[in-house]
Amino acid sequence: MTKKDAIVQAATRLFAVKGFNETSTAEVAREAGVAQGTLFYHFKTKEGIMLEAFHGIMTSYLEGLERTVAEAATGMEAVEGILRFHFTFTENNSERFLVVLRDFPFYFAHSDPENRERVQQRVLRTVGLLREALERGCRDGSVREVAVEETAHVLRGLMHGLVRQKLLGPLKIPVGAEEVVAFCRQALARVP
Amino acid sequence: MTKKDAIVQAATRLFAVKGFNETSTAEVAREAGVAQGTLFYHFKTKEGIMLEAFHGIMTSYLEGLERTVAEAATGMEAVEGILRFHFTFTENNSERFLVVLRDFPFYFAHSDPENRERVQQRVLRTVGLLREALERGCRDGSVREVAVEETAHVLRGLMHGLVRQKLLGPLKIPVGAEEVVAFCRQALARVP
DNA sequence: GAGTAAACTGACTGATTACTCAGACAGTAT
DNA sequence: ATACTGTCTGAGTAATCAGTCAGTTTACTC
Repeated sequence: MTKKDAIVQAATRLFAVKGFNETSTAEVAREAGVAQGTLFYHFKTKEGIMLEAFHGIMTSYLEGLERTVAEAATGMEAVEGILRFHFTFTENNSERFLVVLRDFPFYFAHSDPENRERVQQRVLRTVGLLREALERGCRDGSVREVAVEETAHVLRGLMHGLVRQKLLGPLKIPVGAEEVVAFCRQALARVP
Repeated sequence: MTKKDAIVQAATRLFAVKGFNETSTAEVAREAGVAQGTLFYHFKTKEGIMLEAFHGIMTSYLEGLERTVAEAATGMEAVEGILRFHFTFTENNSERFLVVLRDFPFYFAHSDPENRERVQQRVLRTVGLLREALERGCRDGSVREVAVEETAHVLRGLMHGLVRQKLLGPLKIPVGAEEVVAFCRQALARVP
């Protein structure tokens, strides 16, 4: 593993556990086993390290989502697949995913426009995938007629809100993927 | 208005817009029109100011929720009332409510146990109210048989997740209270 | 082995920060 | 007038932090 990789890995772990602002570059350097200067040889700023960590996680997350949607037989199955993937992925990668949950997206209000744009694109993609799944469901009859755009946002709110509470909140949340799938399936099912 | 009130008011506004860590005590003092020292005459720490702001908002929020649940005729109406109240309250008090959304609850990992306990109690109360509403709905038949505890957490995740994205996210979210109520009513309705 | 460019180091810096403290000041009681 | 009290002040402080830079080490080529 290169030192650059070690930095990103250490930063991911620390940003996830403590948050971006509460983690100093000195800590990241110590955890990665490099000198402080090495951080700024590979990255222009601390925020640059954060962005690298963010995009690393989002890449595998989005890849998984795309695959899930592509493999689904019906629109409803696509929605269910998205929900299941989201909850298992965030469970299996909870430490890394916390980086995304904790400080995004509002944190980048101060970021430069280029990066903000790139971050926003990836957020939009997750909504886009939900919308595609719902549209397909409306067409193939597996989902009742719903307002697609609005419902996509409701689903995304549910996914992120719940996982956020599970990973960051003080409460033990006894909710797994299947409970959420059952809830949403009923909400989206055709009424006879 | 006393200077203490002015401090809390200024802090609420600044913490909501910029976040706790990104707001300096000097800014709070300037915005409140008092000297820096006055902050620490009235509050032991910056975190103490934050807690005062938090509890001020949570008090009116919880009062509204309690009233809504008490006035509902059925369990389903109570759930709908909670959803409607949550979305209208956060819309009408978006600036103040951002304090709650932005830095709670994880931020208090470092806080002293007494305050953490008090914060946690208020979070628990919102889940408790949802649970009561669902239990009532199961009993009076307005809600289908659901896993009450789990569903309460799903609803809370949905409420907070969606509002969080509306108030903090970079996207324009075209979702109002009624869309969410419709979604949840369908999810909780009896299946014939 | 000489030359060279990239990778790396860690002491340093300037800026910012939460919080302190010695004292000022207005109001009230005696 | 004097003494006392609660409120308020703002210059000062010690600590922390992101980022810099002059110089060293490593890897590689000829």
